[in-house]
Amino acid sequence: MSRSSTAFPGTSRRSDALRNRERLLEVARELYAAHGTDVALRDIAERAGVGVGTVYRHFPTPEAMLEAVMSDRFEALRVGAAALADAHDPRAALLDWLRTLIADLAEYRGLPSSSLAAMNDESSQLYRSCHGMRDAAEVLLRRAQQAGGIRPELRVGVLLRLAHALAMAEENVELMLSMLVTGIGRS
Amino acid sequence: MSRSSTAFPGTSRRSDALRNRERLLEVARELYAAHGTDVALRDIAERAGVGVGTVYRHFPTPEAMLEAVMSDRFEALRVGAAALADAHDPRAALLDWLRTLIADLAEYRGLPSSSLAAMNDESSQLYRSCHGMRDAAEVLLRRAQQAGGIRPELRVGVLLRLAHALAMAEENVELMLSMLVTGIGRS
DNA sequence: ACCTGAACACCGTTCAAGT
DNA sequence: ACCTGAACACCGTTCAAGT
Repeated sequence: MSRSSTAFPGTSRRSDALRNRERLLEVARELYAAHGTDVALRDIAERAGVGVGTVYRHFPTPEAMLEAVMSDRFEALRVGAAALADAHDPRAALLDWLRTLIADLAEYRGLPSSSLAAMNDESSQLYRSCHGMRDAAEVLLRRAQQAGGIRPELRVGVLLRLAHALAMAEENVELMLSMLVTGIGRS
Repeated sequence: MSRSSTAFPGTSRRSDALRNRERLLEVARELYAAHGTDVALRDIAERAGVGVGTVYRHFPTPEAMLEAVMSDRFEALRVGAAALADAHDPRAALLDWLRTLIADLAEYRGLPSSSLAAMNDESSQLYRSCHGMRDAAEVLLRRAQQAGGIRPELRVGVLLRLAHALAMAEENVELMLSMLVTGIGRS
């Protein structure tokens, strides 16, 4: 009993398309790393050896490309936050997590800026796509607040925006972070 | 004894050029206000009724245009900081000044972002042109630090970057500012 | 000395034509 | 179903030709 070819029409082509997608993501990561987040989709297409239209089929906009590249990181950050959710020291856990976030944002030139812009624009795809990580961070924040280590008025959105600002500075991150902490910390 | 025409060659033309410059600045301000900081120099040229080349003659780059528009504000901020330099309460003076800065940054959509980017790039014209204001702010900061109201490790650059982050948030500025203050404040 | 606007390179985006 | 690449709109930037 052969599987109906209409159940998965064009399967081989679909897998080709999937390989194209993976290849494009790979190339995008390379070019982001080499030239920052502002590379042209045309350049990604050329380097991947496909037509521009193919890029736009998979990633209808430069932001969609960035979002696809970043979604792995967002997921890793979400998982990392979840793993820290029952740490002994909730405030230290939050800070560790913030350090990871900032380090990730610093990986590609232009990323903190793009990401911060997206975070101020609810219609952005990046904004929606990082909500999982954001929610996980919120849990971390709330625990730290309940433990009395962090001020109760602080909201995740505000905290993430400030973290982005630190990531943009690129230098003195640890100093700025400690400054921020003494700001939001209670003791 | 007529003034040598070679001393100020083409004086009348120069004043025309000056008027062009003023007109371009005026139009730029209008378009910034209407459409944000990302307007095309071509659009400014068209609306001002001059050729693109004229815009580039006066402002060789979009950033130069923005810098020219902002330099008045920078100057006003510098003067404002100087006026507050001998206030009774140095910490309150610093905070007042920060509020003004943030309000100014919020005037044009896209300005906080551009300005923050410039502040992270020493080769930027905006970076150099806002140094007067920056220095004046530094005096304000130092006085507040000497009075014991602000942590001594805080540096102007860091403070300004954080102020920009607050301006980008556009909402809850007062809350974020108070959070920041309790962070950098000592008492 | 200054202005004009055509021209070029470049990027985002679309779509008719192919397979 | 997916891919290609020409084509269009748009923006930054330059420069030969005008006055």
